[in-house]
Amino acid sequence: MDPQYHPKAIEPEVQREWERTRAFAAPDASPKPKYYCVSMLPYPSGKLHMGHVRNYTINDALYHYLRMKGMNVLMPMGWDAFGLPAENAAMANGVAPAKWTRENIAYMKKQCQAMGWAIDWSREIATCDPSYYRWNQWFFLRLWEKGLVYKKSGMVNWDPVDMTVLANEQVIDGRGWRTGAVVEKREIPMWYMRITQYADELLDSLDGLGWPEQVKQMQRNWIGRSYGVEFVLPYAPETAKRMADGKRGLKVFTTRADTIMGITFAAVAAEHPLATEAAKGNPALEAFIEECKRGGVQEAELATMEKKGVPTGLFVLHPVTGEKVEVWVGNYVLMAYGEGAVMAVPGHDERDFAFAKKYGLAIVPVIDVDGKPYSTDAWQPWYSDYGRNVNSGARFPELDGKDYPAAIDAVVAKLASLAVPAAKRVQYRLRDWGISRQRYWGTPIPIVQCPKCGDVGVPAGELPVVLPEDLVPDGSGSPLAKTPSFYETKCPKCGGAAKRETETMDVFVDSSWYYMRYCSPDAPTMVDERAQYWMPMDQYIGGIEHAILHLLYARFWTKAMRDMGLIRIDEPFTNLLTQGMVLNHIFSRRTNKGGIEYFAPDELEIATDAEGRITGARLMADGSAVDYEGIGTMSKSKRNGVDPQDMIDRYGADTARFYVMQANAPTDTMIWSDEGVNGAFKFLNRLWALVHEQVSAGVVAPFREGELSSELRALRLKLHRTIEKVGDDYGRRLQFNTAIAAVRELLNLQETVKDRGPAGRAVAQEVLEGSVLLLAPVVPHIATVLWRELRPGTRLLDQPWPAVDPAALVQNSIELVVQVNGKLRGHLQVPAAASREQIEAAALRHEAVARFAEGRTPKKVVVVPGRLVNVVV
RNA sequence: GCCGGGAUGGCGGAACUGGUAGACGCACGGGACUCAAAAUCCCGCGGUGGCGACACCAUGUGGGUUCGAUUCCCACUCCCGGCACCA
Repeated sequence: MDPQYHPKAIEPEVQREWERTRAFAAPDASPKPKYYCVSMLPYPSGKLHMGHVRNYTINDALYHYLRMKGMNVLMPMGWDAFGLPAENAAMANGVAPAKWTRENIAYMKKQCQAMGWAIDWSREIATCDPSYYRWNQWFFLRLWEKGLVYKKSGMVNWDPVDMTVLANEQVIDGRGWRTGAVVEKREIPMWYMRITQYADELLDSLDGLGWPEQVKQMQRNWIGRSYGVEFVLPYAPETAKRMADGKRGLKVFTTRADTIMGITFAAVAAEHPLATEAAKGNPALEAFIEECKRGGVQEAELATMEKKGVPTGLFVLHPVTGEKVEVWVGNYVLMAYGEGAVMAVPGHDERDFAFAKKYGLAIVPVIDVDGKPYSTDAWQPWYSDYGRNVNSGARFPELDGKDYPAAIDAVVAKLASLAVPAAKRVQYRLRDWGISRQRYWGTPIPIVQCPKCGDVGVPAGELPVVLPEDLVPDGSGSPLAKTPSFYETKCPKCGGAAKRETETMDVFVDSSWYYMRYCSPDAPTMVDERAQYWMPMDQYIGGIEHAILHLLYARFWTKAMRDMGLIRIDEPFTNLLTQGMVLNHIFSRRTNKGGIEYFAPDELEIATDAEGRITGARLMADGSAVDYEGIGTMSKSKRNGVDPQDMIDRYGADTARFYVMQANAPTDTMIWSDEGVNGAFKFLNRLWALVHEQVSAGVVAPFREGELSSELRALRLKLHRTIEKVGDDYGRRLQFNTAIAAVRELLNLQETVKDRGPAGRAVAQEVLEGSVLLLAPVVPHIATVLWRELRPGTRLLDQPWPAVDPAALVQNSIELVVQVNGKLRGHLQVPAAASREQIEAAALRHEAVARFAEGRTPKKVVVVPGRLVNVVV
């Protein structure tokens, strides 16, 4: 055995052996219980980053542990290969997105293999392959048939200079990122998936999932179910004449129908049909509507905007009193929620209050909250609290005195008696999923637009609609729309000349079901029985940034597949682990021109104060001063990323893996530390040296339990306790840092034992074998080689998880903590079988108890078995 | 504004169900080995007082429950994340 640890020599050798034996190919049937664990598939941006290393190493450690525990484990890998960055890279370098993407995949796959992750590569998929995205198209058409896909006009960001649609992230401060032109909102026809049809199920079945509470709560808020009442505010006679829309009035939705007697005006969104009608011949209103429509689609800014509005001159009637109520256009009313129209009750709604104040409209309080005095001078938060109805007026006196639920029922009944359409209704914040993207590098939407037949689906036999791969976007609209060979086609229905849809699907479509395709990557159908075997996924691992959209779309997609009979599960991901981000220090300085220049930590000499805190740095090249900016996400622009390849080259994959796993819990944010990496490397060297020392001293004979010294018995006790703890940490807690710490404790203790006799060496062998097995999930390369040395002729991958020896856990005497009044005062050695009374007696005789009781008589003695005894005086 | 999570040494963190606060590691200080350095090994390392045995203080702040609180309860401060005019 080599006395030195040489990761660069052993890692490729071990990896070749894994590849040769197809060590990580998972069979699609097995007498063992299945376990399916997946990491969110990476975007092939060029090379792996530390976030990937962390993500896949967590997954990998879990893989190895559960495999050792006797399960049939599958860990696949794929590539989220469509998307905007490929188009941007194409524009920058003039390379086709397909070529760029495929080269990145090839390079990153090599890196994954160099990291030694136990991936079943026979199941690899890339979402840009026609063999994958054809099923996006096929399923899209099935959804369309079932009414779960539909087309309607939607709002997009439009760059008027490039004449192109912009993604939200391409809009910076309301301007296009390339042109700097003020972005407009524009309505164009888009395809939607009716995710709202599943809103209730998506919300209700969250409860049973083994997901972080935080993520479940984020999804609950996103779906945003609220219970309310919809009703019609009848048009006033002259408005009814003008509208002529066949409707009786203005439909509104409210969660506060109890405040109906406080209505003093109504408000509609700028896009509401009533607003459009009212704007005819009303230049002021027309201008205001235009103003509302301008600007990006970003809603966050809207919240802080001042409430503004313009009266329409149109009137509705209060459904109970019949009084005329003016309709305004308000910039705070959202077209996309409810009916795009609201009853306004300034007395009990903060927005309506602000609006009424601004335009001098009446404020009428109709709810009494615990008798608190109401004043219209300024809004108080409790004005919107629930309470009892008051001031309900002569037409509805029976409403007075009712509380919220009773008032709602009374209002619905009253409206019914007045023949006003009204009903209780559930409303969701969730909106349908717009999947159309006016981009090139994505799944083509399989629709043909025929001048005679309208939108016609591409017949299943003609799928996939293949995306041409040789196009290079130039930023001015999608290249597909400029490629007649792609869009010129014949109508599948009538055979006449027709035009293909040139839009592509949102990349979230690709990631909504890839984890099912892994199960049967070669199937001639979307999925087959193999998906039935592996799904639902037992453990999903990925970034918290996907807490809402990806995870919600994937859940929706699964339910839609279920309802189409393709899969028999309700939820795709039984357990979810959201890993923390990887951060690093950021160094920068102002340039003469007033810009900011960033520096990579490895080109700096970092200065610290007496306590080791970073105060600043100097550029190694010229010694000039650089400022310390603090800590932030690893990013290219801030130049604070650490390249996993450098780690592999300098220390080997095992060190990189060990470092990211031992630093902290997987869900915590991790701050990068070069010293920490070095510490990890040192540990692996030490482990190697310990095994080398053991192995080079020759073969050991088995020991006999009864003949061990107390020191060796203590070491075995520690070993078997560590086996218990590490298994619990890996399997139940998914907390690898404490598992690693426990093994370090074990080895620290082992090194204090100097017994080199046959018994000492035999126990050392047991401890080293155990340690190697316990660490194998984290550092499989070094563990493979060390195992070979410890147990020649056997293979690490065939070893089960070590068993706990109950005999090793037996103790003759145990140490208890002695407390007086809850304060630690001493320790006490008692026989393991000592009774409560014996422990109490021994504690009372203890010297520390006598000293701290200071003559006072013990009132009470608390004994916590196996832990402590507390004397209360 | 609403919802969720958090705050423990110089630093990352541990303490899982109310039971020895600071495991394990990093950094730092001292020593051994060496011509020297690196590597390695040994010792120390929350604060205050004391030569020392030891004592007191200490888990963001203030209170409470308990024999006993980092852990539970109440109030507050700050930090992070999500949503954000959702009627």
